[in-house]
Amino acid sequence: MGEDRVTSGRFARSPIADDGDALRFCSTCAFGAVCCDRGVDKLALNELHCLVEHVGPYRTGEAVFRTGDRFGAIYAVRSGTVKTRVVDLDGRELVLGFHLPGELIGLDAIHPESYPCDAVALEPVEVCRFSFPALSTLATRLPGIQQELFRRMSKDIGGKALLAGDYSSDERLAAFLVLLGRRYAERGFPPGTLHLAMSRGDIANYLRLAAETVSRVLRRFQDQGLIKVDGRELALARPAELYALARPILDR
Amino acid sequence: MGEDRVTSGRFARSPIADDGDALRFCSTCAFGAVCCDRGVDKLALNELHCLVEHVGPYRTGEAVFRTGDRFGAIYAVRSGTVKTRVVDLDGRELVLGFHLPGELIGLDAIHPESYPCDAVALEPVEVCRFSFPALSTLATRLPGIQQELFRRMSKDIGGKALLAGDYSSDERLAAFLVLLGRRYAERGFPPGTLHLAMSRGDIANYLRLAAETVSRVLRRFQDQGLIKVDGRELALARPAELYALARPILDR
DNA sequence: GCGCCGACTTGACCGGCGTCAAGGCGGTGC
DNA sequence: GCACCGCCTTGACGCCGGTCAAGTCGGCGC
Repeated sequence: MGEDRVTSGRFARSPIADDGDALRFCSTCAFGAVCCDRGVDKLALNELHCLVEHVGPYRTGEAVFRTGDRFGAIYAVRSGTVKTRVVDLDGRELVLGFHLPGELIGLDAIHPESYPCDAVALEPVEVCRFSFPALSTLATRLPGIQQELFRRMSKDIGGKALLAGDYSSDERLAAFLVLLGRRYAERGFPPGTLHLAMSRGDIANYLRLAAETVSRVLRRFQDQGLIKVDGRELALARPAELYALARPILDR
Repeated sequence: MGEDRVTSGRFARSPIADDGDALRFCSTCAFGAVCCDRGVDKLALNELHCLVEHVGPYRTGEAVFRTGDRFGAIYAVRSGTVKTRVVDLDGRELVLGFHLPGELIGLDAIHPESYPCDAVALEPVEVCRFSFPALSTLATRLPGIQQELFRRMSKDIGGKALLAGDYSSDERLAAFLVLLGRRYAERGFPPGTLHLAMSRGDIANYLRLAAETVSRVLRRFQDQGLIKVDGRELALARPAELYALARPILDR
Protein backbone atom coordinates (compact mmCIF):
# COMPACT_ATOMS: atom_id res chain seq x y z
CA MET A 1 0.00 0.00 0.00
CA GLY A 2 3.04 2.24 0.07
CA GLU A 3 2.35 3.87 3.41
CA ASP A 4 5.05 5.97 5.00
CA ARG A 5 6.74 4.86 8.15
CA VAL A 6 7.89 7.41 10.66
CA THR A 7 11.28 6.19 11.75
CA SER A 8 12.69 9.09 13.68
CA GLY A 9 12.02 10.60 17.07
CA ARG A 10 9.44 9.12 19.37
CA PHE A 11 7.95 6.85 16.77
CA ALA A 12 11.16 4.95 16.25
CA ARG A 13 10.26 3.00 19.37
CA SER A 14 6.66 2.50 18.51
CA PRO A 15 5.91 -1.19 17.99
CA ILE A 16 5.21 -2.00 14.40
CA ALA A 17 4.07 -5.16 12.74
CA ASP A 18 6.12 -5.98 9.73
CA ASP A 19 4.48 -6.85 6.48
CA GLY A 20 5.06 -10.36 5.38
CA ASP A 21 5.24 -11.55 1.86
CA ALA A 22 2.44 -13.64 0.41
CA LEU A 23 3.25 -16.65 2.53
CA ARG A 24 4.85 -15.01 5.53
CA PHE A 25 1.97 -13.07 6.95
CA CYS A 26 2.64 -10.23 9.38
CA SER A 27 4.79 -11.92 11.95
CA THR A 28 3.17 -10.14 14.86
CA CYS A 29 -0.29 -10.32 13.35
CA ALA A 30 -3.28 -11.55 15.26
CA PHE A 31 -3.39 -14.65 13.15
CA GLY A 32 0.33 -15.07 12.80
CA ALA A 33 0.16 -17.80 15.39
CA VAL A 34 -2.42 -19.65 13.36
CA CYS A 35 -0.51 -19.34 10.16
CA CYS A 36 3.01 -19.97 11.32
CA ASP A 37 3.59 -21.20 14.85
CA ARG A 38 0.58 -23.44 15.06
CA GLY A 39 1.35 -25.23 11.88
CA VAL A 40 -1.79 -24.41 10.00
CA ASP A 41 -1.32 -25.24 6.37
CA LYS A 42 -0.47 -22.80 3.63
CA LEU A 43 -4.02 -23.00 2.39
CA ALA A 44 -5.32 -21.22 5.50
CA LEU A 45 -2.58 -18.66 5.20
CA ASN A 46 -3.41 -17.91 1.59
CA GLU A 47 -7.09 -17.64 2.25
CA LEU A 48 -6.55 -15.30 5.19
CA HIS A 49 -4.27 -13.23 3.04
CA CYS A 50 -6.96 -12.83 0.42
CA LEU A 51 -9.45 -11.86 3.06
CA VAL A 52 -7.46 -9.20 4.89
CA GLU A 53 -7.47 -5.57 3.93
CA HIS A 54 -4.80 -3.15 5.07
CA VAL A 55 -6.27 0.13 6.25
CA GLY A 56 -4.63 3.35 7.32
CA PRO A 57 -2.61 5.13 8.33
CA TYR A 58 -4.91 6.91 10.77
CA ARG A 59 -3.64 10.14 12.29
CA THR A 60 -3.55 10.64 16.05
CA GLY A 61 -7.09 11.12 17.29
CA GLU A 62 -8.78 9.57 14.26
CA ALA A 63 -11.24 6.72 14.78
CA VAL A 64 -10.94 3.26 13.25
CA PHE A 65 -14.60 2.78 14.15
CA ARG A 66 -17.13 4.62 16.27
CA THR A 67 -19.79 3.65 18.76
CA GLY A 68 -22.92 2.61 16.91
CA ASP A 69 -21.24 1.92 13.56
CA ARG A 70 -22.74 -1.18 12.03
CA PHE A 71 -20.55 -4.19 12.75
CA GLY A 72 -18.90 -5.64 9.69
CA ALA A 73 -15.33 -6.50 10.55
CA ILE A 74 -12.84 -7.10 13.29
CA TYR A 75 -9.45 -5.39 13.18
CA ALA A 76 -5.93 -6.32 14.11
CA VAL A 77 -3.64 -3.45 15.03
CA ARG A 78 -0.63 -3.45 12.71
CA SER A 79 1.31 -0.48 14.02
CA GLY A 80 0.78 2.18 16.64
CA THR A 81 -1.51 2.10 19.66
CA VAL A 82 -5.30 2.17 19.70
CA LYS A 83 -7.47 3.24 22.61
CA THR A 84 -11.01 1.89 22.95
CA ARG A 85 -13.45 3.97 24.93
CA VAL A 86 -17.09 4.81 25.43
CA VAL A 87 -18.47 8.27 26.06
CA ASP A 88 -21.41 8.38 28.43
CA LEU A 89 -24.49 10.54 28.23
CA ASP A 90 -22.84 13.48 30.00
CA GLY A 91 -19.90 13.33 27.61
CA ARG A 92 -17.54 11.76 30.11
CA GLU A 93 -15.04 9.34 28.64
CA LEU A 94 -14.51 5.80 29.93
CA VAL A 95 -11.37 4.10 28.63
CA LEU A 96 -11.82 0.37 28.02
CA GLY A 97 -8.37 -0.60 26.86
CA PHE A 98 -5.18 0.03 24.95
CA HIS A 99 -4.29 -2.17 22.01
CA LEU A 100 -0.81 -2.84 20.70
CA PRO A 101 0.18 -4.30 17.34
CA GLY A 102 -0.98 -7.88 16.96
CA GLU A 103 -4.04 -7.39 19.15
CA LEU A 104 -7.62 -7.70 17.95
CA ILE A 105 -10.33 -5.09 18.37
CA GLY A 106 -14.02 -5.23 17.60
CA LEU A 107 -14.71 -8.65 19.13
CA ASP A 108 -17.26 -7.10 21.46
CA ALA A 109 -19.30 -5.93 18.46
CA ILE A 110 -20.34 -9.36 17.21
CA HIS A 111 -23.20 -9.75 19.62
CA PRO A 112 -24.77 -6.31 19.43
CA GLU A 113 -23.98 -6.19 15.69
CA SER A 114 -22.71 -2.66 16.12
CA TYR A 115 -19.53 -1.40 17.70
CA PRO A 116 -20.16 -0.66 21.38
CA CYS A 117 -17.19 1.70 21.66
CA ASP A 118 -14.90 4.04 19.77
CA ALA A 119 -11.47 2.88 18.65
CA VAL A 120 -9.16 5.88 18.49
CA ALA A 121 -5.55 6.15 17.30
CA LEU A 122 -3.19 7.41 20.04
CA GLU A 123 -0.41 7.81 17.47
CA PRO A 124 -0.22 7.07 13.76
CA VAL A 125 -1.90 3.70 13.36
CA GLU A 126 -2.33 1.05 10.67
CA VAL A 127 -4.71 -1.87 10.95
CA CYS A 128 -5.73 -5.04 9.17
CA ARG A 129 -9.42 -5.37 8.47
CA PHE A 130 -11.06 -8.81 8.49
CA SER A 131 -14.60 -8.87 7.14
CA PHE A 132 -16.42 -10.86 9.78
CA PRO A 133 -18.90 -12.69 7.56
CA ALA A 134 -16.02 -13.82 5.35
CA LEU A 135 -13.88 -14.71 8.35
CA SER A 136 -16.54 -16.81 10.04
CA THR A 137 -17.32 -18.58 6.78
CA LEU A 138 -13.63 -19.33 6.47
CA ALA A 139 -13.61 -20.52 10.08
CA THR A 140 -16.22 -23.17 9.33
CA ARG A 141 -13.86 -24.62 6.73
CA LEU A 142 -10.61 -24.17 8.61
CA PRO A 143 -10.83 -25.35 12.23
CA GLY A 144 -7.52 -23.70 13.07
CA ILE A 145 -9.00 -20.29 12.38
CA GLN A 146 -12.10 -21.06 14.40
CA GLN A 147 -9.98 -22.25 17.31
CA GLU A 148 -7.86 -19.13 17.25
CA LEU A 149 -10.96 -16.94 17.31
CA PHE A 150 -12.42 -18.92 20.20
CA ARG A 151 -9.14 -18.67 22.07
CA ARG A 152 -8.79 -14.94 21.60
CA MET A 153 -12.37 -14.25 22.59
CA SER A 154 -11.98 -16.47 25.63
CA LYS A 155 -8.85 -14.56 26.59
CA ASP A 156 -10.72 -11.27 26.39
CA ILE A 157 -13.49 -12.62 28.61
CA GLY A 158 -11.03 -13.63 31.30
CA GLY A 159 -8.63 -10.73 31.07
CA LYS A 160 -10.42 -7.93 32.85
CA ALA A 161 -9.19 -8.62 36.37
CA LEU A 162 -7.24 -5.38 36.54
CA LEU A 163 -10.37 -3.32 36.26
CA ALA A 164 -12.73 -5.62 38.06
CA GLY A 165 -11.24 -5.90 41.54
CA ASP A 166 -11.25 -3.31 44.31
CA TYR A 167 -7.55 -2.78 44.29
CA SER A 168 -5.50 0.10 45.64
CA SER A 169 -4.00 2.69 43.36
CA ASP A 170 -0.53 1.20 43.95
CA GLU A 171 -1.68 -2.27 42.95
CA ARG A 172 -3.45 -1.02 39.87
CA LEU A 173 -0.58 1.00 38.59
CA ALA A 174 2.00 -1.70 39.32
CA ALA A 175 -0.10 -4.29 37.51
CA PHE A 176 -0.64 -1.92 34.60
CA LEU A 177 3.08 -1.36 34.18
CA VAL A 178 3.99 -5.04 34.53
CA LEU A 179 1.36 -6.15 32.03
CA LEU A 180 2.19 -3.43 29.54
CA GLY A 181 5.87 -4.31 29.89
CA ARG A 182 5.08 -7.94 29.13
CA ARG A 183 3.06 -7.07 26.07
CA TYR A 184 5.86 -4.87 24.75
CA ALA A 185 8.38 -7.59 25.45
CA GLU A 186 6.28 -10.19 23.62
CA ARG A 187 6.46 -7.90 20.62
CA GLY A 188 10.22 -7.80 20.67
CA PHE A 189 10.96 -4.63 22.58
CA PRO A 190 13.84 -4.41 25.01
CA PRO A 191 12.41 -5.78 28.23
CA GLY A 192 11.99 -3.28 30.99
CA THR A 193 11.53 -0.22 28.85
CA LEU A 194 8.27 1.10 27.54
CA HIS A 195 6.96 4.09 25.74
CA LEU A 196 3.55 5.24 26.94
CA ALA A 197 1.52 6.22 23.92
CA MET A 198 -1.32 7.37 26.15
CA SER A 199 -1.59 10.39 28.44
CA ARG A 200 -1.64 10.23 32.22
CA GLY A 201 -5.30 11.10 31.99
CA ASP A 202 -5.97 8.08 29.78
CA ILE A 203 -4.07 5.78 32.13
CA ALA A 204 -5.96 7.19 35.10
CA ASN A 205 -9.28 6.83 33.36
CA TYR A 206 -8.50 3.26 32.35
CA LEU A 207 -7.48 2.35 35.90
CA ARG A 208 -10.46 4.23 37.36
CA LEU A 209 -8.25 6.66 39.23
CA ALA A 210 -7.75 10.41 39.04
CA ALA A 211 -4.94 11.74 36.89
CA GLU A 212 -3.46 13.34 39.99
CA THR A 213 -3.30 9.98 41.70
CA VAL A 214 -1.42 8.46 38.77
CA SER A 215 1.07 11.31 38.95
CA ARG A 216 1.56 10.88 42.66
CA VAL A 217 1.97 7.11 42.55
CA LEU A 218 4.42 7.23 39.65
CA ARG A 219 6.43 9.80 41.55
CA ARG A 220 6.46 7.63 44.67
CA PHE A 221 7.42 4.54 42.66
CA GLN A 222 10.30 6.53 41.25
CA ASP A 223 11.34 7.81 44.67
CA GLN A 224 11.33 4.21 45.88
CA GLY A 225 13.57 3.26 42.97
CA LEU A 226 11.05 0.91 41.39
CA ILE A 227 10.84 2.73 38.07
CA LYS A 228 12.48 5.52 36.14
CA VAL A 229 10.11 8.01 34.58
CA ASP A 230 10.96 10.55 31.91
CA GLY A 231 7.77 11.98 30.53
CA ARG A 232 6.25 9.17 28.53
CA GLU A 233 9.40 7.07 28.53
CA LEU A 234 9.43 4.62 31.38
CA ALA A 235 11.88 2.00 32.62
CA LEU A 236 11.13 -0.79 35.08
CA ALA A 237 14.10 -0.58 37.43
CA ARG A 238 13.06 -3.31 39.86
CA PRO A 239 10.46 -5.41 38.08
CA ALA A 240 10.40 -8.08 40.77
CA GLU A 241 9.25 -5.59 43.38
CA LEU A 242 6.69 -4.10 41.04
CA TYR A 243 5.43 -7.59 40.39
CA ALA A 244 5.21 -8.24 44.12
CA LEU A 245 3.06 -5.13 44.50
CA ALA A 246 0.81 -6.30 41.69
CA ARG A 247 0.50 -9.90 42.88
CA PRO A 248 -3.02 -9.60 44.23
CA ILE A 249 -4.08 -8.67 40.70
CA LEU A 250 -1.77 -10.78 38.56
CA ASP A 251 -1.78 -14.05 40.48
CA ARG A 252 -4.98 -15.43 41.70
CA MET B 1 -33.53 -38.24 34.01
CA GLY B 2 -36.10 -38.48 36.75
CA GLU B 3 -34.58 -35.91 39.07
CA ASP B 4 -36.69 -34.59 41.90
CA ARG B 5 -37.93 -31.05 41.79
CA VAL B 6 -38.34 -29.11 44.98
CA THR B 7 -41.63 -27.35 44.53
CA SER B 8 -42.34 -25.91 47.95
CA GLY B 9 -40.90 -23.07 49.99
CA ARG B 10 -38.15 -20.91 48.59
CA PHE B 11 -37.33 -23.14 45.67
CA ALA B 12 -40.77 -22.86 44.19
CA ARG B 13 -39.63 -19.53 42.76
CA SER B 14 -36.24 -20.72 41.62
CA PRO B 15 -35.97 -20.52 37.85
CA ILE B 16 -35.79 -23.88 36.22
CA ALA B 17 -35.24 -24.93 32.66
CA ASP B 18 -37.71 -27.47 31.50
CA ASP B 19 -36.57 -30.56 29.73
CA GLY B 20 -37.64 -30.73 26.14
CA ASP B 21 -38.38 -33.84 24.22
CA ALA B 22 -36.08 -35.03 21.48
CA LEU B 23 -36.94 -32.18 19.16
CA ARG B 24 -37.93 -29.50 21.64
CA PHE B 25 -34.70 -28.90 23.46
CA CYS B 26 -34.76 -27.14 26.84
CA SER B 27 -36.76 -24.06 26.04
CA THR B 28 -34.60 -21.78 28.16
CA CYS B 29 -31.39 -23.56 27.25
CA ALA B 30 -28.31 -21.74 26.08
CA PHE B 31 -28.85 -23.03 22.58
CA GLY B 32 -32.59 -22.87 22.60
CA ALA B 33 -32.36 -19.77 20.47
CA VAL B 34 -30.24 -21.57 17.91
CA CYS B 35 -32.51 -24.54 17.72
CA CYS B 36 -35.92 -22.92 17.84
CA ASP B 37 -36.15 -19.17 17.47
CA ARG B 38 -33.39 -18.78 14.95
CA GLY B 39 -34.75 -21.41 12.65
CA VAL B 40 -31.80 -23.72 12.66
CA ASP B 41 -32.79 -27.00 11.13
CA LYS B 42 -33.72 -30.13 13.03
CA LEU B 43 -30.40 -31.65 12.11
CA ALA B 44 -28.52 -29.19 14.34
CA LEU B 45 -31.01 -29.76 17.11
CA ASN B 46 -30.57 -33.49 16.99
CA GLU B 47 -26.82 -33.32 16.90
CA LEU B 48 -26.72 -30.95 19.87
CA HIS B 49 -29.04 -33.25 21.70
CA CYS B 50 -26.68 -36.17 21.20
CA LEU B 51 -23.78 -34.08 22.38
CA VAL B 52 -25.24 -32.70 25.59
CA GLU B 53 -24.98 -34.44 28.91
CA HIS B 54 -27.22 -33.61 31.85
CA VAL B 55 -25.27 -33.37 35.09
CA GLY B 56 -26.42 -32.87 38.65
CA PRO B 57 -28.10 -32.09 40.85
CA TYR B 58 -25.36 -30.37 42.79
CA ARG B 59 -26.05 -29.48 46.41
CA THR B 60 -25.61 -25.94 47.70
CA GLY B 61 -21.91 -25.21 47.98
CA GLU B 62 -20.80 -27.97 45.62
CA ALA B 63 -18.60 -27.08 42.65
CA VAL B 64 -19.44 -27.74 39.00
CA PHE B 65 -15.78 -27.13 38.25
CA ARG B 66 -12.83 -25.76 40.16
CA THR B 67 -9.97 -23.40 39.39
CA GLY B 68 -7.25 -25.29 37.59
CA ASP B 69 -9.39 -28.20 36.43
CA ARG B 70 -8.42 -29.15 32.91
CA PHE B 71 -10.80 -27.54 30.43
CA GLY B 72 -12.98 -30.02 28.58
CA ALA B 73 -16.47 -28.62 28.39
CA ILE B 74 -18.66 -25.57 28.71
CA TYR B 75 -21.82 -25.73 30.79
CA ALA B 76 -25.28 -24.27 30.54
CA VAL B 77 -27.12 -23.79 33.82
CA ARG B 78 -30.38 -25.72 33.72
CA SER B 79 -31.82 -24.94 37.12
CA GLY B 80 -30.69 -23.04 40.19
CA THR B 81 -28.06 -20.34 40.44
CA VAL B 82 -24.30 -20.70 40.04
CA LYS B 83 -21.68 -18.33 41.40
CA THR B 84 -18.29 -18.05 39.71
CA ARG B 85 -15.42 -16.83 41.82
CA VAL B 86 -11.68 -16.92 42.29
CA VAL B 87 -9.89 -17.25 45.58
CA ASP B 88 -6.67 -15.27 45.82
CA LEU B 89 -3.43 -16.27 47.49
CA ASP B 90 -4.55 -15.03 50.91
CA GLY B 91 -7.75 -17.02 50.65
CA ARG B 92 -9.92 -13.99 49.93
CA GLU B 93 -12.82 -14.62 47.61
CA LEU B 94 -13.55 -12.52 44.51
CA VAL B 95 -16.98 -13.09 43.00
CA LEU B 96 -17.00 -12.90 39.19
CA GLY B 97 -20.65 -13.45 38.44
CA PHE B 98 -23.99 -15.11 39.07
CA HIS B 99 -25.45 -17.38 36.44
CA LEU B 100 -29.13 -18.15 35.96
CA PRO B 101 -30.69 -20.97 33.96
CA GLY B 102 -29.97 -20.66 30.27
CA GLU B 103 -26.62 -18.94 30.80
CA LEU B 104 -23.27 -20.40 29.79
CA ILE B 105 -20.26 -20.85 32.06
CA GLY B 106 -16.74 -21.94 31.27
CA LEU B 107 -16.19 -19.76 28.19
CA ASP B 108 -13.23 -18.11 29.87
CA ALA B 109 -11.49 -21.50 30.11
CA ILE B 110 -10.99 -22.04 26.39
CA HIS B 111 -7.89 -19.93 26.14
CA PRO B 112 -5.99 -21.04 29.24
CA GLU B 113 -7.24 -24.60 28.67
CA SER B 114 -8.09 -24.85 32.36
CA TYR B 115 -10.90 -23.27 34.31
CA PRO B 116 -9.73 -19.92 35.72
CA CYS B 117 -12.37 -19.88 38.45
CA ASP B 118 -14.64 -22.01 40.63
CA ALA B 119 -18.29 -22.49 39.71
CA VAL B 120 -20.28 -23.08 42.88
CA ALA B 121 -23.95 -23.93 43.35
CA LEU B 122 -25.79 -21.32 45.44
CA GLU B 123 -28.82 -23.61 45.66
CA PRO B 124 -29.57 -27.04 44.19
CA VAL B 125 -28.30 -26.84 40.61
CA GLU B 126 -28.51 -28.89 37.43
CA VAL B 127 -26.42 -28.19 34.35
CA CYS B 128 -25.97 -29.32 30.76
CA ARG B 129 -22.45 -30.29 29.81
CA PHE B 130 -21.18 -29.66 26.27
CA SER B 131 -17.87 -31.32 25.48
CA PHE B 132 -15.95 -28.51 23.87
CA PRO B 133 -13.98 -30.50 21.32
CA ALA B 134 -17.21 -32.10 20.14
CA LEU B 135 -19.02 -28.77 20.18
CA SER B 136 -16.40 -26.94 18.14
CA THR B 137 -16.23 -29.78 15.64
CA LEU B 138 -19.98 -29.55 15.33
CA ALA B 139 -19.65 -25.78 14.93
CA THR B 140 -17.46 -26.21 11.86
CA ARG B 141 -20.27 -28.13 10.21
CA LEU B 142 -23.18 -26.06 11.47
CA PRO B 143 -22.62 -22.32 11.04
CA GLY B 144 -25.61 -21.53 13.25
CA ILE B 145 -23.89 -23.12 16.22
CA GLN B 146 -20.65 -21.31 15.50
CA GLN B 147 -22.49 -18.01 15.22
CA GLU B 148 -24.28 -18.55 18.51
CA LEU B 149 -20.99 -19.30 20.25
CA PHE B 150 -19.37 -16.20 18.77
CA ARG B 151 -22.36 -14.12 19.81
CA ARG B 152 -22.38 -15.36 23.37
CA MET B 153 -18.66 -14.92 23.81
CA SER B 154 -18.89 -11.44 22.34
CA LYS B 155 -21.67 -10.63 24.78
CA ASP B 156 -19.51 -11.76 27.70
CA ILE B 157 -16.63 -9.59 26.52
CA GLY B 158 -18.80 -6.50 26.41
CA GLY B 159 -20.91 -7.12 29.48
CA LYS B 160 -18.64 -6.22 32.34
CA ALA B 161 -19.45 -2.52 32.56
CA LEU B 162 -21.03 -2.89 35.97
CA LEU B 163 -17.76 -3.94 37.52
CA ALA B 164 -15.45 -1.90 35.36
CA GLY B 165 -16.49 1.67 36.03
CA ASP B 166 -15.86 3.78 39.11
CA TYR B 167 -19.47 4.03 40.11
CA SER B 168 -21.03 4.90 43.44
CA SER B 169 -22.54 2.25 45.67
CA ASP B 170 -26.04 3.52 44.79
CA GLU B 171 -25.39 3.21 41.06
CA ARG B 172 -23.89 -0.24 41.39
CA LEU B 173 -26.70 -1.64 43.46
CA ALA B 174 -29.41 -0.05 41.33
CA ALA B 175 -27.84 -1.46 38.16
CA PHE B 176 -27.42 -4.86 39.77
CA LEU B 177 -31.10 -5.01 40.71
CA VAL B 178 -32.33 -3.76 37.35
CA LEU B 179 -30.16 -6.21 35.41
CA LEU B 180 -31.02 -9.15 37.62
CA GLY B 181 -34.69 -8.24 37.32
CA ARG B 182 -34.39 -8.24 33.53
CA ARG B 183 -32.70 -11.61 33.50
CA TYR B 184 -35.40 -13.10 35.70
CA ALA B 185 -38.09 -11.55 33.53
CA GLU B 186 -36.50 -12.97 30.36
CA ARG B 187 -36.85 -16.37 31.96
CA GLY B 188 -40.54 -15.96 32.54
CA PHE B 189 -40.70 -14.73 36.11
CA PRO B 190 -43.22 -12.14 37.22
CA PRO B 191 -41.53 -8.86 36.38
CA GLY B 192 -40.49 -6.78 39.33
CA THR B 193 -39.98 -9.60 41.79
CA LEU B 194 -36.80 -11.48 42.36
CA HIS B 195 -35.42 -14.03 44.72
CA LEU B 196 -31.80 -13.46 45.66
CA ALA B 197 -30.06 -16.81 45.72
CA MET B 198 -26.86 -15.17 46.95
CA SER B 199 -26.01 -13.66 50.33
CA ARG B 200 -25.48 -9.97 50.94
CA GLY B 201 -21.82 -10.76 51.27
CA ASP B 202 -21.74 -12.29 47.79
CA ILE B 203 -23.55 -9.31 46.31
CA ALA B 204 -21.17 -6.94 48.05
CA ASN B 205 -18.15 -8.90 46.90
CA TYR B 206 -19.43 -9.00 43.33
CA LEU B 207 -20.08 -5.25 43.32
CA ARG B 208 -16.75 -4.55 45.06
CA LEU B 209 -18.46 -3.05 48.08
CA ALA B 210 -18.58 -3.99 51.75
CA ALA B 211 -21.49 -6.11 52.95
CA GLU B 212 -22.39 -3.31 55.36
CA THR B 213 -22.68 -0.88 52.46
CA VAL B 214 -25.06 -3.19 50.63
CA SER B 215 -27.21 -3.40 53.74
CA ARG B 216 -27.26 0.34 54.16
CA VAL B 217 -28.08 1.12 50.53
CA LEU B 218 -30.85 -1.48 50.36
CA ARG B 219 -32.34 0.00 53.49
CA ARG B 220 -32.19 3.51 52.06
CA PHE B 221 -33.71 2.35 48.75
CA GLN B 222 -36.52 0.82 50.75
CA ASP B 223 -36.99 3.96 52.85
CA GLN B 224 -37.21 5.93 49.61
CA GLY B 225 -39.88 3.54 48.37
CA LEU B 226 -37.83 2.27 45.44
CA ILE B 227 -37.85 -1.37 46.48
CA LYS B 228 -39.43 -3.69 49.00
CA VAL B 229 -37.03 -6.01 50.79
CA ASP B 230 -37.93 -9.06 52.80
CA GLY B 231 -34.82 -11.05 53.50
CA ARG B 232 -33.85 -12.51 50.15
CA GLU B 233 -37.18 -11.74 48.52
CA LEU B 234 -37.10 -8.43 46.75
CA ALA B 235 -39.63 -6.39 44.77
CA LEU B 236 -38.87 -3.46 42.49
CA ALA B 237 -41.48 -0.94 43.57
CA ARG B 238 -40.44 1.92 41.29
CA PRO B 239 -38.32 0.40 38.55
CA ALA B 240 -38.19 3.61 36.52
CA GLU B 241 -36.47 5.47 39.33
CA LEU B 242 -34.08 2.61 39.96
CA TYR B 243 -33.28 2.63 36.28
CA ALA B 244 -32.66 6.36 36.40
CA LEU B 245 -30.17 5.83 39.21
CA ALA B 246 -28.41 3.13 37.20
CA ARG B 247 -28.33 5.06 33.93
CA PRO B 248 -24.63 5.95 34.06
CA ILE B 249 -23.95 2.21 34.07
CA LEU B 250 -26.72 0.83 31.87
CA ASP B 251 -26.82 3.42 29.10
CA ARG B 252 -23.67 4.62 27.59
C1' DG C 1 12.84 35.25 20.93
C1' DC C 2 7.74 35.42 22.94
C1' DG C 3 3.08 33.88 24.10
C1' DC C 4 -0.10 30.36 24.30
C1' DC C 5 -2.00 26.02 25.55
C1' DG C 6 -2.40 21.46 27.00
C1' DA C 7 -0.24 17.94 29.80
C1' DC C 8 1.61 17.12 33.96
C1' DT C 9 2.75 17.90 38.90
C1' DT C 10 2.10 19.17 43.62
C1' DG C 11 -0.41 20.62 47.71
C1' DA C 12 -4.63 21.22 50.74
C1' DC C 13 -8.94 19.68 51.82
C1' DC C 14 -12.90 16.64 52.28
C1' DG C 15 -16.27 13.00 51.66
C1' DG C 16 -17.76 8.22 50.52
C1' DC C 17 -17.11 3.94 51.80
C1' DG C 18 -14.37 0.42 54.33
C1' DT C 19 -13.34 -1.21 58.91
C1' DC C 20 -14.35 -2.27 63.50
C1' DA C 21 -17.58 -3.38 66.88
C1' DA C 22 -21.94 -4.42 68.89
C1' DG C 23 -26.22 -6.04 68.54
C1' DG C 24 -30.73 -8.37 66.21
C1' DC C 25 -32.87 -12.06 63.76
C1' DG C 26 -33.94 -16.54 61.99
C1' DG C 27 -32.88 -21.33 61.27
C1' DT C 28 -31.22 -25.71 63.12
C1' DG C 29 -29.99 -29.24 66.50
C1' DC C 30 -30.89 -31.20 70.79
C1' DG D 1 -38.27 -24.99 75.03
C1' DC D 2 -33.02 -23.36 74.79
C1' DA D 3 -28.40 -22.57 72.91
C1' DC D 4 -25.78 -21.88 69.09
C1' DC D 5 -24.31 -19.93 64.78
C1' DG D 6 -24.34 -17.52 60.44
C1' DC D 7 -26.34 -13.81 58.15
C1' DC D 8 -27.75 -9.42 58.41
C1' DT D 9 -28.19 -4.70 60.34
C1' DT D 10 -26.79 -0.44 62.48
C1' DG D 11 -23.60 2.94 64.43
C1' DA D 12 -18.93 5.31 65.09
C1' DC D 13 -14.69 6.40 63.18
C1' DG D 14 -10.80 6.89 59.94
C1' DC D 15 -8.36 6.55 55.61
C1' DC D 16 -7.69 6.45 50.64
C1' DG D 17 -8.22 8.74 46.85
C1' DG D 18 -11.20 12.37 44.46
C1' DT D 19 -11.70 17.34 43.88
C1' DC D 20 -10.18 21.90 43.67
C1' DA D 21 -6.69 25.08 42.86
C1' DA D 22 -2.21 26.80 41.74
C1' DG D 23 1.98 26.27 39.59
C1' DT D 24 5.52 24.12 36.25
C1' DC D 25 7.03 22.17 32.07
C1' DG D 26 7.40 21.48 27.18
C1' DG D 27 5.91 21.88 22.43
C1' DC D 28 4.27 24.74 18.77
C1' DG D 29 3.10 28.85 16.02
C1' DC D 30 4.60 33.16 14.79
